[in-house]
Amino acid sequence: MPKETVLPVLRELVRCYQAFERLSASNIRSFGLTPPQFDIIVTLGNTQGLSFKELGERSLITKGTLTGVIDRLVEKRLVQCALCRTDARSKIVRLTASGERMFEKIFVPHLEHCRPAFAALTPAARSQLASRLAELRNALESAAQPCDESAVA
Amino acid sequence: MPKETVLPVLRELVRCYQAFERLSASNIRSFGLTPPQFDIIVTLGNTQGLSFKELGERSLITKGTLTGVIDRLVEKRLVQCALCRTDARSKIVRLTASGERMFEKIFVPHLEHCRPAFAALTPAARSQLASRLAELRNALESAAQPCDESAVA
DNA sequence: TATTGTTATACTCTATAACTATA
DNA sequence: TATAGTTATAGAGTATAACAATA
Repeated sequence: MPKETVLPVLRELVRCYQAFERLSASNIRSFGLTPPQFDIIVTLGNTQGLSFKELGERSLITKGTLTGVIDRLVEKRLVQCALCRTDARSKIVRLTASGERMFEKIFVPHLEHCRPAFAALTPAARSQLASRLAELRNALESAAQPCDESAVA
Repeated sequence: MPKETVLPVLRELVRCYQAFERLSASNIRSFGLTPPQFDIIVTLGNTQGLSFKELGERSLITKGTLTGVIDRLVEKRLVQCALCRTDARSKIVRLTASGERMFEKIFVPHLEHCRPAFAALTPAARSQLASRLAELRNALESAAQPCDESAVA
């Protein structure tokens, strides 16, 4: 396995994501949210709430950092915290009604904002790309946690 | 074009990149660099130096922020600045000899660090993924700057 | 006038480590 | 003992806007 066959796809992944970020971040900021805040809103969307632990795992934000990010979202009245009934150590974070509205207000337009670029690919190409990306993601997650396949949910 | 065909690939792009970040960032930090600093080092690698403007465009770091990032790399003796001979407003940033060594020392092992995951895909799948990502990147860049094709270098 | 880069400001994110409370 | 989350700390990244020097 020569490295030449790894580098091109690694480079394209980074570049493609950067291009996506460029298109995405300015749109997110126009709603008064930072990218990590938006990430949390999207992660909480269509759920019944997630614990800090779950949120940290899904968003790649470490626990100390997460407290601050959630605090700011609470101040903005976009999320609220509740005690977990089955484990008193755990706190459940969920969107408020206002947070739900923000989710709808941002996510759908955000999709619309990004759609033209994605629409440049044929449906078959998009489908193929999504499959390959999922394949790579699974491999990356396995590499990160080689002894814990159950975490690759 | 129903949105259902856009969302899956968008989601997979984000998730796949997050998985890559998880694997990549900890490795980068183990060398005492932050991700933006690593980004600059890699961007400068194998070049004769780039202006602040070029660096900002390639790395998505805005100019005010970039000054600070470069300052820290100068303090670490990894990059140096020189005046541009053709435009006195412009400053050229390039790797020092120490920066070149850092580039070699990090980039190749970083590739090695990431390789096992990428090796899980067949060469054909990697090649296909790289092509699709490039295709999407072009579309994203065109969407961001619909009237300036020349910037899509 | 427009552009390149600096500076000042204010805030957010970030990792880390020590800590509290619960399991 | 281990885990969930908080707090304190120090540093880095971030956008923005006003600014200087040059084109």
